[in-house]
Order: sequence, then C-alpha cells, then structure tokens
Amino acid sequence: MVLVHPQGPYDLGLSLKAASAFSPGPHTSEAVLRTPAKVGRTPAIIEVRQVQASPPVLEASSPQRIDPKALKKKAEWITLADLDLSPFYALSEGHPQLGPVTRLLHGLKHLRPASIFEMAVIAITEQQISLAAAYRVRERLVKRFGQEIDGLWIFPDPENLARAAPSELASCGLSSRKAEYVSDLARNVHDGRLDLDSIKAMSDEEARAFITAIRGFGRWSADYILIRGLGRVDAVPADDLGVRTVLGRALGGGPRMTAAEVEDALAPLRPYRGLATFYLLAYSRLTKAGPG
DNA sequence: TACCAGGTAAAAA
DNA sequence: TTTTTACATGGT
Repeated sequence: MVLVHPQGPYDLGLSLKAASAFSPGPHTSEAVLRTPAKVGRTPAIIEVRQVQASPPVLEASSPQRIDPKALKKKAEWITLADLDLSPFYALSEGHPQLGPVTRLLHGLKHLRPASIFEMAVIAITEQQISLAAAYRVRERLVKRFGQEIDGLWIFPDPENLARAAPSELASCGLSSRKAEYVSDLARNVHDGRLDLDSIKAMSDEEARAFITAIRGFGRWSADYILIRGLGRVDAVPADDLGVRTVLGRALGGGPRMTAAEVEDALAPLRPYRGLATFYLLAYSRLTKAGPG
C-alpha cells in the first residue's frame, strides 16, 4: 500500500463517474478505481481509493506483489496526479458557461490509459465510428490478445499485437485498414523502431508532428492522444464530431460548430483548452438521463 | 431499415 | 492541389 498526493483539488469518485459516462468499461459503481495493468513485467490489479478529500490523499494497493515505487508511479500516471486544477479553475471562473460547470465538477480529472501504446490503439479504434462501437471492438481485441487477471483484462502488449496477423486483428471488428495501422504500430513499437514514451518529453507541437508521422494517425488522433493519453491540457481535436456538437450546444446555444468556430470559442481558455473541452463534454454526458 | 457515429489514407478529379 | 471514396460496428 502506498499513498499518493495529487496536486491541487481532486475527486476520484467524480472522476470515475465521468469515466463510466464516456464508456461502458469495467469501472466500478463504487468510488474505487480498479484497473488491470502491467507494473514492470508483472500483471497486476491496481486499486486506488481516496482516503482524504482535501487536500486529497489517495491510497494505491494491489493484491499482487509489486514494487511499491512502481505501483505509486502507475497510480500517479493513471490519475493525473501531477496536474493541478487550480489555475484552470481560476481561469474559467468568470466564463459564463464553463464557470458553473467547473464549480459543479470540482475535482474532476480524466483517467489516463496505462500506456501511450494503449491510448494509440484506442485512438485508432475510435476513428470514425461511435465510442460504443469502438468499445466493443476493443473488448474483443483485449479478450483475444490480452491477459486475464482476477476477472479483468490487461490490454495487450505491443508484442502480443505484433504477433497477430492483420486478418486476426480485423476479425475483432477493425476494418482491414485499421488492422494494418494497429499491426504496423505494434510491430514498430515492439521492434524498438518507435518509442512512444519519448513523446512525454516533447512539446505539444513536437508531439503532434511525431504522432502524425505514424501511418494511421492524423491530426485528430494526435490531439486526442495528447489530451487523453498524456494529459496535455491545452490540446483539443477541434474537428472532432463530439466536440463540435457539444460545444455548439454549450457555448453557441445552437447546432454543431465548425472546427474554426471551436478554435474561436476556446481561444480565451488557453492554455487549458483541452481541459475546458473535457469538462463541457463530461457535463453533457453526466447530465444526460442514464439507463434507469 | 437506414443513417450516423469523437477519421484516415489513397484514389480520382 | 483539392475532392471523393471505402471502411467496420452499434445505437436509434
């Protein structure tokens, strides 16, 4: 068991609730994060619960025997512990639409996928089709090429997907084109030709250039990976259909915005445009009537 | 039943 | 150089 001290305000329960509003996922209904991941070489369940509200303190643990330092690092990565929301709240305070939303969702952060590789595959699956459809495709990928631990499935390593024939990947529901993207990506990462972790040290602009140079990743995927996979809070896929729809309704009071209108609407929120967008999307999903 | 859903690369014009 | 096309699945 290790303690994690997130920077600034944090509400794990709210963050889990938002996560499950975006995808069905195995997120628990209670306020405990339970996520399967490899810690070093060891498959493990990582459990995170909040033991103090303010200043926030998290407790990370695992039923498996894993290095406490590595466990802490993984928990910090997944929960975006290094992000301090305070300056973002100060900036959005006076914003007519965003201000009330940030007050309502105080302490909300998104959860990062355990690795950039996983995030990259998520991005490919979510190109063009609905999040729900993409989730089903990933579920099949994970159950075919991943590893089960205590009822949860660890996302496949690059090696697992590199070994798979593109046709096997496609049989999980990927288009043959996307199956090639995933296969190429997995093989390049596994061979060491592509170092996705090197993105962590790059500026947003460098990272965009790096990602879009990879086959299968356009501007949308690059910005999506930056905000969701890396927690780069200023990155926004402005041409994203969901972003354009929700911002059109939330900020424009009307129909779907164009990408240019999204850029204009978010300009005052720099350097937190991605975070602002996440809050508006989360608010939109959380306030939709749930099933039952 | 259609149609749309948090795009991309490659072909065609 | 710009525009069009094929693509896979799930929800409505």
